[in-house]
Amino acid sequence: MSPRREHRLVFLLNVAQRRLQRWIAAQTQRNGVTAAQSGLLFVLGQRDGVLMGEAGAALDLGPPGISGLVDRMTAANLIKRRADPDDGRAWRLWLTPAGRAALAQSKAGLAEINARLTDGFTEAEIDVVARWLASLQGKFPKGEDE
Amino acid sequence: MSPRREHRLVFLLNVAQRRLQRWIAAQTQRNGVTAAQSGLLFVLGQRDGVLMGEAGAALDLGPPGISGLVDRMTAANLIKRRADPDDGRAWRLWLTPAGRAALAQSKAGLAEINARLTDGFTEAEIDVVARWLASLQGKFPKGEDE
DNA sequence: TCGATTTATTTCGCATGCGAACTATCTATC
DNA sequence: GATAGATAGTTCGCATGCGAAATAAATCGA
Repeated sequence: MSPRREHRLVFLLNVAQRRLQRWIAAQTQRNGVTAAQSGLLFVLGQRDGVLMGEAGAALDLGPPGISGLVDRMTAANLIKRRADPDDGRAWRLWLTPAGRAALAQSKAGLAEINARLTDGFTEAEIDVVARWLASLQGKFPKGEDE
Repeated sequence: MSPRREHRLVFLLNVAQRRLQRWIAAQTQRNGVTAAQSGLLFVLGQRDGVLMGEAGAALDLGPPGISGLVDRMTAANLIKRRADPDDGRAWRLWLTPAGRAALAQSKAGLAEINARLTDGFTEAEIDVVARWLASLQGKFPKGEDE
């Protein structure tokens, strides 16, 4: 209690994220969709035909991040890249039938994971956690240093 | 309120971790120590001469994880690898003077980051967050599927 | 003691995602 | 219309860390 051990938060967050990713990877290995990929599937499930940049913003990924993700998912036939008719620089992303199927599976898997994530905590506590996680976005912005 | 939006936790965690890592990378880029590397520095600050496997356990890293981390940090002259006198398979890790200096710097940087991480939350709330983060380790164990 | 198993670490191939630099296209300004 | 910027993506090199398989050393059993 005396010398606050809050410095652990950084490590706790790191480990927690890694644990979860590892778990998701192990679970989804069967259908071949990774955690990052399912993120993009969810985005397209909500807004099919989105621009790459928009998808990246939704996932908090920089240009190289989505570019690579889209490459791999296109190669895996989960999504399709089509030129934007109005902008020669831009590409729009669309789910393939396989991608749609993978999304449905991911949704089921995610439901189980969420049940686990919230297990043992009250709704009020989960709200605190969600608020804290979301607060990092404002505290550690993308572009600027302080 | 009706259809619980808890499924966001997975994405929130992912984004939060990435944001923080990105921030730390930007901050520590100057002294050349990354977030993962500072983690190992902290471990060695507490238990210099630890086995690689022990360090990996402390950081929740598998064998390939520490192996690579140690490679890079050895190349950067932050730590030294010395054979264990009692076990021909094992290596013990030691801080170099440069590593010790980097650790001191990392501690200062971490203090600032922690101030930011806890900013806007009560101590009770931070306790909830810490407990939640730690709970993932039990919920998503390393080896077994259920 | 010798072979089988366990344990510590490495290596490989992969996915992820960053910053920096580049290309191509679009938009505004003169 | 030409040209200077802004914008959308790509590419490169890097760090991170996984699972699977390999290597080498220790230990256990018969």
